[in-house]
Amino acid sequence: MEMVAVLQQRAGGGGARPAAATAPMTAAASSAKQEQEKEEGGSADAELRRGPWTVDEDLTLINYIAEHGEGRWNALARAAGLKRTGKSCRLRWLNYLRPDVKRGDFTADEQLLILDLHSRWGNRWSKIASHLPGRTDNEIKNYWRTRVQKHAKQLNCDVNSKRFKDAMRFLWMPRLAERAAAAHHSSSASLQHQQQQAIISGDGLGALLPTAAAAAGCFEMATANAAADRSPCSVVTTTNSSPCSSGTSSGSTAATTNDDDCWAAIQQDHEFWSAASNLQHLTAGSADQQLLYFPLAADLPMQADLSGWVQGFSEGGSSSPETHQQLWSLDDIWRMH
DNA sequence: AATGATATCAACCGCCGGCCT
DNA sequence: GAGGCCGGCGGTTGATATCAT
Repeated sequence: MEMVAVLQQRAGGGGARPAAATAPMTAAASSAKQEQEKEEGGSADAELRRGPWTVDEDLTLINYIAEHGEGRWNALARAAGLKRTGKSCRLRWLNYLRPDVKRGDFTADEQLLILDLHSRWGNRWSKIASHLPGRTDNEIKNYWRTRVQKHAKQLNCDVNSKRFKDAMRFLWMPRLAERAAAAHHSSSASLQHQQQQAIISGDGLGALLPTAAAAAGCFEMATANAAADRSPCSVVTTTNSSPCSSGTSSGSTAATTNDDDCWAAIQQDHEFWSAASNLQHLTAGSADQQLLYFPLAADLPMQADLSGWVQGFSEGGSSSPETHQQLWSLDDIWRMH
């Protein structure tokens, strides 16, 4: 496929994202802006273009990098004849034009990973992104700000509050894991076998990470590696191994997960609200009380308590949905103390 | 159909640290 | 060591699409 066609396709040719959201500035708007910049002219900065990239600019950048590779971005921008800052070129390349950049909605696996890593590292978007092959820090940042913070708002609590974090850990993440498992349950048995073997052996986790089971393995490794302060997912180096995350389409197949669906399910669950309230109540007590009433919500390292949940899920391997339900239901949370 | 609210995402901005002179 | 340049990072903004009324 020719590069122009690829760009046009990316610019709105069939992704889940609204066409204009990713499309380069229209010709009219672009020329209008250029006119404005001409009028502003004079300084060197005024010659620099800003705003959405055009297809021509994209092609120029792609072709130049294909021929010369990446380098010093300011020099690259000049050499390529782009009237852009080096920063702008770098951003465009890394966030959009790079061939391995993954488009489309986050899979349940990826969402799980984001939630988990963010709970440990906070807004270290670049660090988090380095563990989600093909995803950019910008994309993850946007996801967090739009989706996650929206849910916090719905719960009428701060995204950094313990209440929200508990709801995330014990309600949202299990739901995501459940859905991811359901998605992968329908994938090929051989792949599942490979994933399980990879997790058991610890080999090839990275290659197989974008799966619920692999995410579970990741959490387990988090526990194991916590003391050494090693990244649980630092072996993630390869891309697009997940059957539900492959390709550049919107990915809205049966294998993908919309976190809003998860959240809607949670909110529809009558138990949820009382659970969320109870979490706040129970975790507000002393450490001993927390352990007594709700051991997992006590002030333990994130990886420790979550790993318990996901580990059970992982050990279930290809267990039935009933098993998952048993693992994640609120009844069982209460039953644990 | 029109309009306002909300969601989404690409792109920009400012800051900071590393590197070079 | 000082100063400038550059790239990386996190926060923020603005344009557009979509939804609700």
